Amino acid sequence: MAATKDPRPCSIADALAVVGEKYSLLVLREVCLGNGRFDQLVRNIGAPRDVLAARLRRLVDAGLLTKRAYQERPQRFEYRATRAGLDLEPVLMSLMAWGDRHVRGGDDRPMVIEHSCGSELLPVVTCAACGGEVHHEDLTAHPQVPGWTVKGPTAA
Amino acid sequence: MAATKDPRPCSIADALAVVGEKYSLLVLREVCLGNGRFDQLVRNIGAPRDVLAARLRRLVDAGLLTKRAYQERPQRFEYRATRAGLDLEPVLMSLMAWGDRHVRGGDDRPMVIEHSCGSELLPVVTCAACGGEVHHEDLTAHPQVPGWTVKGPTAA
DNA sequence: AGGCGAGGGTTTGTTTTTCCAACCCACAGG
DNA sequence: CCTGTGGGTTGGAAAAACAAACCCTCGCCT
Repeated sequence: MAATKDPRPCSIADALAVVGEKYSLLVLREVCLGNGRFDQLVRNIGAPRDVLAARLRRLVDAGLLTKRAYQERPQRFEYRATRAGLDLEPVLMSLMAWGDRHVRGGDDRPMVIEHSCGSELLPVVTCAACGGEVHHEDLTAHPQVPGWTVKGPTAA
Repeated sequence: MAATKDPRPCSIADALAVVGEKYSLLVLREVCLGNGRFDQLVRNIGAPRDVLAARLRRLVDAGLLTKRAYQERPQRFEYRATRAGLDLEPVLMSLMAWGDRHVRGGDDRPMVIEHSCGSELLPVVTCAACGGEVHHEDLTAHPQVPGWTVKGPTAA
């Protein structure tokens, strides 16, 4: 099962193997917002309960969420984001900004985020080295794995 | 079909409705890398051909890709990213960085990106207003739609 | 003591998707 | 004529998603 397939090795694919299934990123969104209870997740996301249960198991196994009892008797649980999960929030913010711009029209955003600096968050992806914004035009890819160049598989 | 469900209105969900299906973001990755031909996509992504064809149709319809002939006789096509598609690349870069860190161990990255400033790209999401990095701790959400607070649906 | 409701799921049966392999078409080269 | 490449489509089996119902524990009300 590892010889007949052979996609490009890539951390985007690896990331999506963890959070790429339907609803997973919405679970992260809700948990980051503070809505970590099962029925809140069901209502706010609109996912079937069984699918949601499967996603939660997966995200806990992958170390993005933890499940903790917020009370005993009757036992009730809550999901919380780990550091790995919280670190996805900036990615979600840029995805949200993209959705605001290119899926909705840029108008009537359903959610506005406030940054601790006091202003409304407009997330931009920048280069840590120079501080400049990151655009497609400024990027050059360097695959590190032999056989995987940037213009298709080397041979064949 | 709009009364019995009622998930939180959100641009993350809207964005995922466009690029959230399996393989869609990998298609974007390959096209941004310059691999826009059908069989390159099949090989580099590892997706079934029929699923890939469906994703390409969807992404073209959604305005993220265009399909253009790069030669007549025999007619051969190539997919290219529109501005909307290219604008997703920074998001992919932050997702890749997250995958590097939290899925792989931070070592042996399969792909390194060079920024036009000359150094290796380490993407960070920043606030356009203050320039500071965006972390979960610095964010406060303000839903704009009545009935959708940040702590679960208002009532019930 | 009986009934109701919340919270957090699991079970069951049906509908969609995914997956895989095979096939098709146009043309180019030998 | 036969083979190979590019870009798909088709058909049937396997896997997911979906919806509704069900289960269990407990707290509260009467």
